[in-house]
Amino acid sequence: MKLTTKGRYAVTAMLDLAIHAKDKPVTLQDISGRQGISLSYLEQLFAKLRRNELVKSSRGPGGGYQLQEPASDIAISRVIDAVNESTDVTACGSKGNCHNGQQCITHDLWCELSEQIHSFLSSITLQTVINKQQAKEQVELLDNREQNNTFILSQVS
Amino acid sequence: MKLTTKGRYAVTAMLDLAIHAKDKPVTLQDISGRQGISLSYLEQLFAKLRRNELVKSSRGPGGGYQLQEPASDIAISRVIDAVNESTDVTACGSKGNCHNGQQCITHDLWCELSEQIHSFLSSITLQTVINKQQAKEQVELLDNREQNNTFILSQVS
DNA sequence: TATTTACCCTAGTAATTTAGTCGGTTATAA
DNA sequence: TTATAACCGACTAAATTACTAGGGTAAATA
Repeated sequence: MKLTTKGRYAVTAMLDLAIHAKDKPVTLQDISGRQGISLSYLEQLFAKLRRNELVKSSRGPGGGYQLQEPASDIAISRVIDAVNESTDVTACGSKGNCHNGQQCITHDLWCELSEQIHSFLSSITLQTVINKQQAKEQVELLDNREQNNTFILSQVS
Repeated sequence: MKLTTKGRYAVTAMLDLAIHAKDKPVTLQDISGRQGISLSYLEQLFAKLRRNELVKSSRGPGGGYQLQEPASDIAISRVIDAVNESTDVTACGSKGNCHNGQQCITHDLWCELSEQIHSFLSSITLQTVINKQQAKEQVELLDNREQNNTFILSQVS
């Protein structure tokens, strides 16, 4: 499990698709404009996303990309794994052929942690993130209304 | 929140400390030998860990590093944040001054996710990871014993 | 006090990854 | 047929990672 800006770009682009490609495909040009990611970098990312069957493409005018599955079926971990080629984390390549047993203990510990992070990100889907955000906006809306009602108090804090 | 090999090295080293520096300090030389990380790279990482008050050092012969707090009080997120200088994730620098509202939606979504990952890693301490690993070893021990009892069956699968 | 031991700091550097450019080709809809 | 937009590969600048080198400084032991 690796979590870099590359994975963030991929997740961001997938979220953009989930939001904007409901009925008709969305072009990379659109995503590029909205999210501030260069077109050719998006092309590279989407080649991987396509190979991993996370998006489907249609060519020609009116073409573009769509999610291959509903947003509620696409876990964040799948998106990140798709663009971050699998990296062998351990020094010994998980073969357990370290010189002495001691040496591998913390490797195992890290693998255990990495596994936990992975399974956590497997439990979160694109839809989860969108829902969470919408809920947050609701709260903020209520907060703002509350704030207007108690304007003087809010200035104190 | 960023999760790279750099953070992994830091967590690995901290886990090594948690395990080996119970009573007396552990030298970076020892960690370097056990974990296969170069000494001067460790020095760089530990400079940051020290600045973030995660470890304490003692000089002179018999000196080295120890955790500054019990392993059960040190969350993984703190270790990773300590070595990965805080990076502004959003294009607009979280200022919300994007050209149009649309543009920032997925930025917000990513921040929300990033926050979730961070709070998840805040809930896991060095001790958690060690305990989890020990529990796993227990299960494997039982599995192996079971396997010996049903040796013929295990050869089939 | 002298010397060992180990932390501390800066600068530089090779390797890798990230992010982007360029120049095309193929498929498709209007 | 023409414009559109996905697809493809090679190449490159910038940033980051992982490491090296070397000269300090502080503390403990003898």
